[in-house]
Amino acid sequence: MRNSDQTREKLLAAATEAFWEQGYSNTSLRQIAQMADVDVALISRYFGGKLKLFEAALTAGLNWPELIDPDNDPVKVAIAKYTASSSEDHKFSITRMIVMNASDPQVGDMVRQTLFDTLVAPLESRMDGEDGAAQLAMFFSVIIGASVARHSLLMPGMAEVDADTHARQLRYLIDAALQFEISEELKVP
Amino acid sequence: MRNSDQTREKLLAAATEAFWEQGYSNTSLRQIAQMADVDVALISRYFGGKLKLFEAALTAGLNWPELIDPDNDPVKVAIAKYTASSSEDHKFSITRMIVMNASDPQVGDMVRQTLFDTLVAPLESRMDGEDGAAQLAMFFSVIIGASVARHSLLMPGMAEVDADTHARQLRYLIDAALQFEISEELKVP
DNA sequence: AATGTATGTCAATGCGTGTTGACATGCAGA
DNA sequence: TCTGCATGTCAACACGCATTGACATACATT
Repeated sequence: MRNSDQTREKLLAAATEAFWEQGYSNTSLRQIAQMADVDVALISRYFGGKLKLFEAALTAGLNWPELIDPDNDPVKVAIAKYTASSSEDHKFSITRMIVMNASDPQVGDMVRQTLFDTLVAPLESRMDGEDGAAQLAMFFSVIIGASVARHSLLMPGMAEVDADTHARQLRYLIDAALQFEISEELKVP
Repeated sequence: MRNSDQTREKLLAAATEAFWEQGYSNTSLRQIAQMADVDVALISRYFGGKLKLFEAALTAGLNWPELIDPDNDPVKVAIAKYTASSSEDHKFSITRMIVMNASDPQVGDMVRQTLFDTLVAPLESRMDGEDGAAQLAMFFSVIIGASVARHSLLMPGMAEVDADTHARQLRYLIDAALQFEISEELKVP
C-alpha cells in the first residue's frame, strides 16, 4: 500500500527526532531515511533538500505554543514549559536546539530568527519600563545558561539535582533577572 | 629556509584561530593549511591528525591562567577575564568555544572535560557552605548564558549595549547566583 | 664536494555526503 | 483489462573531507 502522506510524516518525524537530538550538521539524510524506513531520494523529492527538511522539523518540534496565549502570564508559562521540557523530554528543549545550531553556518541564522520570532517577540510587548529590554534579555540568558549547564555540560551542583531543586535555582535567577535595574545594585537580606 | 618548528607554530596559530572561531566540525584541515601557507599533509605528520591538532589548539587558546592564581579572588578574576575577553577578543572566549563544540560527537567530551579541569575544579575548593556547589554551577550558568545571549544570539537588550552596561548586567546576575540559598527566596527592595 | 636526513610537495585513496535521473512498480480511472 | 500517473527503488554522480605514501628538495654533517 503506497501512501505519500504517510511517508512524508514518517520522514518528518524521524527528521525532527534526529535534528533535535544531534543538530543539523551531525545528522545525515541517510540516517533519517533509515530511521523512517524510507528511501533517501524521497527526502529531496518531498521536501526539496536537507535545508527545507530541517526547516520543517524545526517548526514541527517547537512545542511552546502557549507562549503567545494572551491569557497566560508569559513568564510563568515559559518557566513551566522549560522545567517540564528539560526534565522529561529534554530532547525537544528549544534552548538546546538553539545552542546546538546557533553557530552553524547553514542554519544558524534560521534558528536564531525562529527563536526571536516565537519566543522573544511575543514577550517583548509585555515588558515595560526602561529596563524592560534588558530584563527580557537577561531572562533568556538565564534560561539558556541553565539549560546548557544542566544538560549539556553536566555541571556539578546543577546536573545531578532533582527537578524541583533545579526549578528553584532557575526560578531564583529568573526573579533576579526580571528585577534588574540598570541604576540599582542587587540587595539581598 | 626550512624550519619545522616555525611551520608547526604557523599551523598551530592558524588552527587556534580557525577552531576557536568556527568550531571543530566547521573547520577543515585544508583551510587551516591555507591560512598557515603550509601543505595539508604536514598537519597529519606533525600533529597526528585533526583531533590532536584540535586538542593542541584548545589548550593554546585557553587564556584564563590567572584563575588558578591563589592570590586573586577567583570570582573577580573570572568576571574581569570574561568581560575583557568578550568585549575585545570574543574570539577566544572559553564559553563560546564550549557552547560551540559541546554537542560535537568527536570533541564534545574533551571540551567539557577541559572546561571542568581548568575552570570549575580550581574554583570548587573555594566555595564553602552547603550551597557552594549550586552557587558555583549557577555562576557558570550565568556567565555562559550571558555569553550566548550577547554574542551568539545577539539578543536585543543585551547585544547592542556597551561593554560597561553589559558588565553591570553580568555582575548583577553573578552576585545573585553567588548568594543563592536553597531554602531562601530572593528578596529585592 | 658528497652524502644522508629532515623537511616540503604532490597525487591518490577511501569514505561519506546531498542530490539527481533512469527505471520499476503499485494503484486508480477509463 | 488496459492505460497513465503517482510512488518507490536503485545506481550513479560530483563534491569535500582526512589521511597516506611516494617522490623531490633543501640543509647539515662528514
